[in-house]
Amino acid sequence: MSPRKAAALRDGEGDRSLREHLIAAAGRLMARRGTAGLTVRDIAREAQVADGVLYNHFEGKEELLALALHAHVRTVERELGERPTTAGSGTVEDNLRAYITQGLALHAAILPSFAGLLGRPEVLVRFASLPNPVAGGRGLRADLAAYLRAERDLGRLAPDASTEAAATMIIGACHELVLPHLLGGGTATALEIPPGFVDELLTVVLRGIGPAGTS
Amino acid sequence: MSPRKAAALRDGEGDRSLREHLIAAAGRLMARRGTAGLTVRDIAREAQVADGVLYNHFEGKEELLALALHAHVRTVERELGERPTTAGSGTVEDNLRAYITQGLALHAAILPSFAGLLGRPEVLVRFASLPNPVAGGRGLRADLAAYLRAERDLGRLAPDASTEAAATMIIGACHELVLPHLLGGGTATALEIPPGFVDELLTVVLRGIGPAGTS
DNA sequence: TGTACATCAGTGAACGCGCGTTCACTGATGTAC
DNA sequence: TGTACATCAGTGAACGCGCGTTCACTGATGTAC
Repeated sequence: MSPRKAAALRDGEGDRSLREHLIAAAGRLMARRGTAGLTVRDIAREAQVADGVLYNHFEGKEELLALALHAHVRTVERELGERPTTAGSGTVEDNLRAYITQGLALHAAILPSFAGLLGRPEVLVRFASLPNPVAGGRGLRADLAAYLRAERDLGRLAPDASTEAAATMIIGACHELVLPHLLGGGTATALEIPPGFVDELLTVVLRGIGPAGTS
Repeated sequence: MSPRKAAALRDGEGDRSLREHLIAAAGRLMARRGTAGLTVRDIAREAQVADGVLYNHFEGKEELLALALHAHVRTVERELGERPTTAGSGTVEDNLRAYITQGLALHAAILPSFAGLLGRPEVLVRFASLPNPVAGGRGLRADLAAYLRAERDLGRLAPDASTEAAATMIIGACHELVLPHLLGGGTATALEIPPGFVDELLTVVLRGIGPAGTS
């Protein structure tokens, strides 16, 4: 009842299923060079496995890509570590700075993977049907909005602060800073944020939603 | 010295060169269904012209796509009409509202065209080498930043207002609002911004960079 | 004015390549006796 | 314990399609005489 085993799984690698092995391999490729021009043969070579074997475990390339994208995002998030989930601790400014740092790093790591897939709605629909892999299923923007709402309820932000709008602008700014990096010819240059720029963002936001009379 | 003429240009259509005719046809397709899965045959059919003729006028598909994308963006911008270029007129709030409205419309019209091209750095590099077709070559973000700086110098914004950061956040919010529309399965649903959301954005920004004691 | 020829952009069938996918075959493992 | 057979995931060559691109041919126009 346990027939031939893939060569790649025989030596070491433990007893991960070939299905997971393929997802991990595809995810690794996404992390390394994005999804542009990613072929099933590339994935099979990365996984050190025969070309056709993916069709024993997935409907086709689309399903594998959607699952690999999901796994990649989850991996990136795990590597980024903790976000300040508890409102009220530390200063709002520092907490927001952490959100921005995370947002920049997350998008910088993820966008190249989305880039090659934006032209394939089928994959995106599949991906969207999976639970959101960021912030426990809520997504970074929603997570930030919830955090801001909690801080407002604690009195550390203005009582009429537009938390949704602020969250959109902060995450949007992260996109805006990462996007040119993507448009300017791929993974060539490293992401460089002008020094002090994050502080400027924070100043605008905190004046915009902070308690009355804040700097 | 004037040999055979393309059938499509013979009846009507005036004397536009076939080169421009092809760019226009490709741009029309981009506007209609984005760049995902756009083939040279699609373009030839849209232009009512033989498959191979594009190679008499362009290096190849990449050059044509870059030029068509450029033309498409220029067309969209022309259709959107004027932006408030003169600081000091009207109210800052109304002017910013106009920028946001324009930003949303521009990105909604343009993003589907970029989507299918993000995985083709060669086209993006070519496009980037052309003059920026928005706001007289400055791009919308830079244009907004210049506008904010001018208003600040006129005393209608706080003297220490972080205009660059504010511009990034406003344009970023536009991206953030348009992006889900793209990720959620293409051109299916119309872009819908929650009512009052733009006003919330404006409130946060104006408190953040407005003159002391505003609103 | 009329006829023969040269030019060259336009035409579209054909080429070749790369891709996603299929399927006849392999061979390690479990079962029967 | 040892041998023959059945099972079925893995293998990778081969298939077929769609794409970007090429190129021998067409035919409208300009030129020569």
